[in-house]
Amino acid sequence: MNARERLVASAQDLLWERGYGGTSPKAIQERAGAGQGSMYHHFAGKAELAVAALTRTAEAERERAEAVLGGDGGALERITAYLRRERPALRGCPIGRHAADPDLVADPALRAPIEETFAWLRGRLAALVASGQRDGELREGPDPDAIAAAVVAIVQGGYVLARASGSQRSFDEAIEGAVQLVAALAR
Amino acid sequence: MNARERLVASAQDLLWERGYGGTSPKAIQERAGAGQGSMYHHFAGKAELAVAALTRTAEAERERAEAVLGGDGGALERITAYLRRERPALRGCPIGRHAADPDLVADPALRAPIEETFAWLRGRLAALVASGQRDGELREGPDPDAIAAAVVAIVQGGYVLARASGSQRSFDEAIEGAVQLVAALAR
DNA sequence: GTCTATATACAGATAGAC
DNA sequence: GTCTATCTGTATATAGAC
Repeated sequence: MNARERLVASAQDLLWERGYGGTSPKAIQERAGAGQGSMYHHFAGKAELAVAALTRTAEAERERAEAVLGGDGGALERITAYLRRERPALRGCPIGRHAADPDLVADPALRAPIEETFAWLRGRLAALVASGQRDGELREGPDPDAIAAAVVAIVQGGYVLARASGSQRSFDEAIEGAVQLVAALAR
Repeated sequence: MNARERLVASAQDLLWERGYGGTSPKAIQERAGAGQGSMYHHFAGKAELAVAALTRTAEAERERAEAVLGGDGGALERITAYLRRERPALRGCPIGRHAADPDLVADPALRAPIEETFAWLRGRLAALVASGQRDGELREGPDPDAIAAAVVAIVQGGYVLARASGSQRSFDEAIEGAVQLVAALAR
């Protein structure tokens, strides 16, 4: 891996762990084994490197989600599989954790990968709910967009509960509740 | 309001807006109209002041929640009222936003007010679900603790979606989904 | 209780040599 | 492409006068 790649990979790790405001260029360089000059040669500054790192993290997350959402089974089965996918909740969500950072949220270039990931995920889940309703698998009353937003929110909120309590158990409990609630959508 | 109170109130505002890592003692002092000496006279340092501020914010949040959860109506009605309570989602949750900060989460004194708030809220909601089940208002299958965790998580995740998209609408949509899902708990 | 002065470290970059 | 030197500002205090 060349220096540029190592810088992006290191930034991905540190942004996940410490967030944008909590990650210094120096820390990224040290983890990457690259000097100041190398980093500022490849990127205009911290923000530009962070955009590259966040974009790559976002792509990876979408792939992982699609692997479950585009899998076998009916709508309910796939949504449940998405909810139950293993997640190290105490580490926080590599995408969602950035919503808390005011400087990141205020910068459109930094916010874009985060926004787009959730937009895609909500759309993907909403389509799944809608297809389940068309197939007669799910009741027709609930709004697919609203259900999709709620499902994504439960996962994100689960991370918050886990980190607040210092326990993976909190995340698992929220997911279990989500599974029970979603099961009631069945016809 | 004396200097000590102004310092706590200013810290509350800044911690909500910028988080623990993003809030400097200097910024707190300036907003409070107090000098360095004043702050370090009343508090041993940033962490001690933050604990005082977070504790106060946590108390306020619990009161606001109890006002709705301890209100009139059945379990479902009160849970729905809690979900639909007006929230300026783009500002983030004054409690939950801190779950993203690694330094806060790593310090037991700083994390305590956050952890306790969620523990209380989950217990309060679980009791409400359980009482609804005993009364025959709600179906008996779902686990009250899991449903409570999911409800709290949806609210927290709603904040994440709103800030990620830059739109209150995202929060409202997740809440609407939650209301529709919870409604299916009715017998 | 509050003030001003001082101190050490780090953030985030720029400059120019190699 | 990468290195080292340098720079300005901020973070988070401590010290001692008033």
